[in-house]
Amino acid sequence: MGPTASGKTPLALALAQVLPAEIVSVDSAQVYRGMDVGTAKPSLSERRAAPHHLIDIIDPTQTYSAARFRADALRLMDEIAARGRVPLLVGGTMLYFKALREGLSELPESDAGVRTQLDAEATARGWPALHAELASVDPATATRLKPTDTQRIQRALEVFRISGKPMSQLLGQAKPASLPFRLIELALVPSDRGALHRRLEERFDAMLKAGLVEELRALRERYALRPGLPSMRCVGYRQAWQFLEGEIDRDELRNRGIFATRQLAKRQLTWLRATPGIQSFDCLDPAVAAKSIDFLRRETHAR
RNA sequence: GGAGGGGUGCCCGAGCGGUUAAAGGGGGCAGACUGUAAAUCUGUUGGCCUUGCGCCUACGUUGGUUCGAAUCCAACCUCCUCCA
Repeated sequence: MGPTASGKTPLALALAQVLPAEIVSVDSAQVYRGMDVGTAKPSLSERRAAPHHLIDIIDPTQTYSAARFRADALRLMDEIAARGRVPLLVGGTMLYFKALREGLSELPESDAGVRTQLDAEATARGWPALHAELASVDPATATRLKPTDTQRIQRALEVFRISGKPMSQLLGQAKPASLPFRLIELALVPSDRGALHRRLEERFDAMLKAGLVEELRALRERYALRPGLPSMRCVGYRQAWQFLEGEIDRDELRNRGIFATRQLAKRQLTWLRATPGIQSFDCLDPAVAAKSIDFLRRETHAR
């Protein structure tokens, strides 16, 4: 685990050199086919160096979820283990790690039709009205959510409309069986935030140079994309979309892309700090790979 | 050379005699997070501390008017627009 630009990909490849590992990507953006430059997807040659899973599995018009990730990851981990190999989960989508580690309650999956309906109602009546509606059917969740937290209000109403039950009730029920694997959790965390910021900046410049905008332009020709799609709200793509729409210039694209990347890294670090039981290593330490390998060797022999 | 308009906190930008450490936005920092999560939302953001309706520093610079100035006046520095 680690924030964006902390060096997860090179470390994973180094680990795969010394462990019989197959890599399972834990990344909500690398699932999209064709979104290569902006997601810093491992290159084809890197992917040949070790088996990679859960990369390029859906089109940018489609949606993925924490629940689908959990199901996909569990299936892959079983398959990899059956081959006598070690599943190496690598990524920065901390909610996915949490879903894997702790499981998810039995909630209805999202429904595009219901969401479209709720969006229309929100446009007509405003989100505060929908928050009030939620308060009448699920007061506990409405209290927990601010009237401004539109996305979670939408989800809570969606759950109620599909299941007829308040989300708070469903969340209160026991989660399904725990994980049939022992997790060894290792995080890459920068000892110097400023250094990570400089790295992010350089990497975003490199992405622009590598054709992020051109990649998006081509994707827009190939698929019926809309700015509200989860894929188009990914860091970099959202800003490149604004650039292609003429809303911002190249300079502003660069600024906003870097800001969004820093903010992403910050949220990832907040997750890591809030999660107990994770062994952290300084991603700026030149010896981070050797230290990580040592740690994993010790842990895997410890039981 | 002449006419006019600006210089505000890390950045942009409002304020135009007191209730202003200064609206709002950006950025930063901190936090939350159960099928959108690279999403979404919240708090905070001059310094100091005996954490108080506390002290200090602050609205280009210097001086002045005033009980009181980011706000009025003068000079200076500087940026921009227009005329020549």
